[in-house]
Amino acid sequence: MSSDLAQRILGAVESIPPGFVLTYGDVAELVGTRAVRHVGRVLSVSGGTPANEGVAGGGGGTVPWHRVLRSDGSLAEHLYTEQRQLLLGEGVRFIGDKVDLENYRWDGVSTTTA
DNA sequence: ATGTTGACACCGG
DNA sequence: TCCGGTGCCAACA
Repeated sequence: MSSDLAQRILGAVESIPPGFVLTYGDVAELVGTRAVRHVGRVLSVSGGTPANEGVAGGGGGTVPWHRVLRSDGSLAEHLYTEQRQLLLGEGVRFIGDKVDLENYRWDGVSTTTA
């Protein structure tokens, strides 16, 4: 594999239950790295390219990168519109131009939809 | 091995 | 409060 880091990041993102979101910093910490920058880099390759077959641990299906946002709750410029629609579909409420991290920030343990 | 880049985070003015 | 610069870590050429 290219790097276990990328695999772990994808796995962590995939572990995010629907209706919840995580910040790049949180994902980085979950995987055990401080390369918060690398998180977005991995997602760009796995989510921005359809060539993620067999990369996202499987199986499955495409990494829910739309559940990953910045510490501010805001999203990237290119994804702002995209993520907003996807998150809204998951039931996540938006506060203006940001996500309500206070209520949708995944704990990283409560896999059971609250 | 070195330099540059990157879907970020944090601190200072 | 808003804007800017700096720092961290990993991957790529």
